Amino acid sequence: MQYWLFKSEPESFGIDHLKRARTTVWDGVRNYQARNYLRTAEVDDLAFFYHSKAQPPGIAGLCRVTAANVVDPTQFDPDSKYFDPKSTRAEPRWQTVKVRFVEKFATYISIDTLRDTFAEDDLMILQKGSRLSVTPVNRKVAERILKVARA
DNA sequence: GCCAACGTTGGC
DNA sequence: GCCAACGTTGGC
Repeated sequence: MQYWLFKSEPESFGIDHLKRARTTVWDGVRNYQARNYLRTAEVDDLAFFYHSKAQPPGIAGLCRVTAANVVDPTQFDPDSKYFDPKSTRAEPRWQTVKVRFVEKFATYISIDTLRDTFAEDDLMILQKGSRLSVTPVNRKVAERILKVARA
């Protein structure tokens, strides 16, 4: 079982949206490095739900992967902002996962708290210039995040 | 295959 | 809204 951190802007889709929807296809990832991580995600992996462009940015909750290697349908939709004209149904470019809501944390973990708690090397999103929307989180770090979140 | 121009991300 | 740090595009 692997832990991840998924970023999303709560103004468009936040933890409360996921709670209401219960599940969602994590669509719209259009960065190859992030996609490559998504391709390695497996059912039952857990992902921290990070609110980017929030005030303050931070980890809002947790979700679980319920389907792996899901073809992102938005790549075929000309009306979607994630439409990719170079993608074909025979050879889709963008795979992702389906996730289910697990919990909204009792304690929202702001980026300041993350910086106070972890070193840059512990968490990829703390590294300068890091913009990846999907990043792996090692087990030890993940367990410390959970401890803070549930305190 | 280089690289300038352009577009995007996301903290501040 | 600014802008640093990336990532992508396309002419050459």
